[in-house]
Amino acid sequence: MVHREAHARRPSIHDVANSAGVSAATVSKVLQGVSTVKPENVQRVFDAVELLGYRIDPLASDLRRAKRRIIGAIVPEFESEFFGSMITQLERLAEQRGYALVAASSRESEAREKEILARMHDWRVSGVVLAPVRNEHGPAAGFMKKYGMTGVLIDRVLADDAFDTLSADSGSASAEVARELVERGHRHILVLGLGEQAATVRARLESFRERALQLAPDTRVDVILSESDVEPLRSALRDYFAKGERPTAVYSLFLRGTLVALSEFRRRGWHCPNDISLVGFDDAEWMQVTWPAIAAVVQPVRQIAIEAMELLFRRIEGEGGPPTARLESCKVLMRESVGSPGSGPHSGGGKRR
Amino acid sequence: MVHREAHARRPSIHDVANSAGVSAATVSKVLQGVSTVKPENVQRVFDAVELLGYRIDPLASDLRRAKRRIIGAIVPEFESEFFGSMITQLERLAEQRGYALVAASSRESEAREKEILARMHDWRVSGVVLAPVRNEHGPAAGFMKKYGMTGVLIDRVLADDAFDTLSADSGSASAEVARELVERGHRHILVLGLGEQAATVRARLESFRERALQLAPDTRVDVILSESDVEPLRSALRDYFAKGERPTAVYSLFLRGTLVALSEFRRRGWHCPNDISLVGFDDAEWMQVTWPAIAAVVQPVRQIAIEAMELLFRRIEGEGGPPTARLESCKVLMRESVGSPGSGPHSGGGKRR
DNA sequence: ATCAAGCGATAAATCGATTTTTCGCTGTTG
DNA sequence: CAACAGCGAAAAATCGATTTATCGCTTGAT
Repeated sequence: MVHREAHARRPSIHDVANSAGVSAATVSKVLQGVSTVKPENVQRVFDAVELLGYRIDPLASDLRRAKRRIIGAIVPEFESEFFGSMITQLERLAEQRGYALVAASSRESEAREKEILARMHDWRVSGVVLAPVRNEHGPAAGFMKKYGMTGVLIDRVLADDAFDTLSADSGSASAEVARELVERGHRHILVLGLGEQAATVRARLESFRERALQLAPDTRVDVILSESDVEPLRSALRDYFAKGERPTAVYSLFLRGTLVALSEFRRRGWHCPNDISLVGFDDAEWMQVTWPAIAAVVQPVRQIAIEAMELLFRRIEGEGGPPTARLESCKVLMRESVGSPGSGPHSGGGKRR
Repeated sequence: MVHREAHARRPSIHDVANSAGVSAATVSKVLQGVSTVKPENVQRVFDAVELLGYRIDPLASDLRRAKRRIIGAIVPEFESEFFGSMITQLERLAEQRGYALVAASSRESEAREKEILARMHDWRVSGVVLAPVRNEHGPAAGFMKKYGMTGVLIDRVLADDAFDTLSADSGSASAEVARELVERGHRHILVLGLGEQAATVRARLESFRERALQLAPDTRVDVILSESDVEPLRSALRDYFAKGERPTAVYSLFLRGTLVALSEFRRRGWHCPNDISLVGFDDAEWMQVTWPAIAAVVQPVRQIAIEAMELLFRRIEGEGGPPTARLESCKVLMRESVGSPGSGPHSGGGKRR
């Protein structure tokens, strides 16, 4: 029986108390840094902790405390770079403040989103960072409101009357994209979007259109919106091109739309930027290594995460005041997928093979 | 004071007991489906639960139980599709069995990996799914062994004497890639890998080389390994090409290496598959929409996740026996980035612009 | 010398469940 | 009719911490 002890029951605070010859209350105080303990006892406690390898059980600890040191995070998916690094950041920030982050994926389902929220409420999390599937008016936000949970809404949101919201300033970014395209001579631009995120998509669209028309009133902006799934978008796009529509540039308002656009270009044998230009909202690592590199709007993930946690902890600590609605600005990276119309006559593609 | 009650203290099991006119113990039994309760009381309890909107506090519940219904998952990063969907799957499977999944990112650091594990041990998780940064012999696995934690090791592992391991059968997949390349006439192939994952990388490399030489003994297989970071790999690759080396195909053993290869091809103006062929280990959504589409080895994420959870829960439920080491087979998708050497003479590139 | 205040520490209550023990009652059995 | 199971439910212990209440002792003021 040499190294059996490691597998045995972990020492509790009472074991430490016994070993140190003090009470459990004293141990608790020492470990929390309360100053009314005699230095001698402090030392004895630390020694006992060291000796036994004691570590606080956060579960038991949180049970008694007023606030549980757990933060929940809910995102529509884990598979994308955007939400992946969002979770990474949030985890880092929560940890920094001594909180555990519990992340969950709503898998793009509002029903599931609400269920997860209910489960987090069961866990009595101190706060939630919610990136809603659709927008700030979904059942999940309603649930949070109803039960007085504290939280912050991010990404697919604009403003809310109950929670702080935070997202990329996709409006300004879209206007900048419009400027870049119009200045390069594009006068017929197709915009791809997802309809279910009504408000945010409308904001991007309106900013884009406004700036485009302001710079060149004769610009034609076509729009294809798919309600929630991406496949309808694909077929709509296919039909659009089949009808003979020939925009000189495409601006996709979301990552998966960019992929759909690329794959439709493939089908028709079109190459960027000679046959058509492409800009996508949301950047990805691979976009800079393909040929051509894909122009994209880079979202300020880090800033959103930092600011979201900052706001959340202020509310957790009881700060009042009306909810704020912040936008963090994006960076627009014009890469090779964008050119000037006419440089490659937009005829039938597929000559290159 | 109309809808104030929602924000108030949540009802506890005692509130339910009072409301139903029974004891807390009875409520607990009813909620767990113990059959020794009179039907009448069962009904009263359910009514009270309904009336008060009671839900069990999992924290308090787990504190008393023998096993806490929490599973930990540790992956090197959240940003990639592979680990993103791995977490999605694991979450789904844990949920299915009534467990909560707590996911954490080691951010490619072994030190952090161990810290996270210690924290999970503090939480007394029932089990851990660990995707180690390096391999099965790191400090994290040592920690798990030392403290008798139950867990499963996945992805960058081959076999272990203490834990079940599970990974993609990258050896067979690599052999298949070798076959595909050699059969297309490639006789000079460069392999890119990460050295720190010693055993798994060696396995892939050896299978590849073996099959290549078996099919065509005159095949030349060059190897560039970078220890742990990706930037050294980039410069090593640059030097390699600068020296005048002209392999007709590149096989990257990991996703980021594929990106590095693509970006170096860009720099030199080389196009796949005319100037050089490329196959990457690990598939990604974008690889099928780019032009050319990138050939890749698809890992069986879903199967790995399912099998990992299956094994883990068997161990949690006390099943003994020696640790198993399973490999799940991959699919190799040959896409346009692979061609035959000579179809585009491998001279200085950049003619296309 | 008496009482109040202050200090440091312990005992006890608490968090919200589960699990074990105890208890009262009914129906059998010797 | 006393003793004994068996049943269903309540009471109490438990999990492992934190927090509150209490206590003994010293010090200072009256």
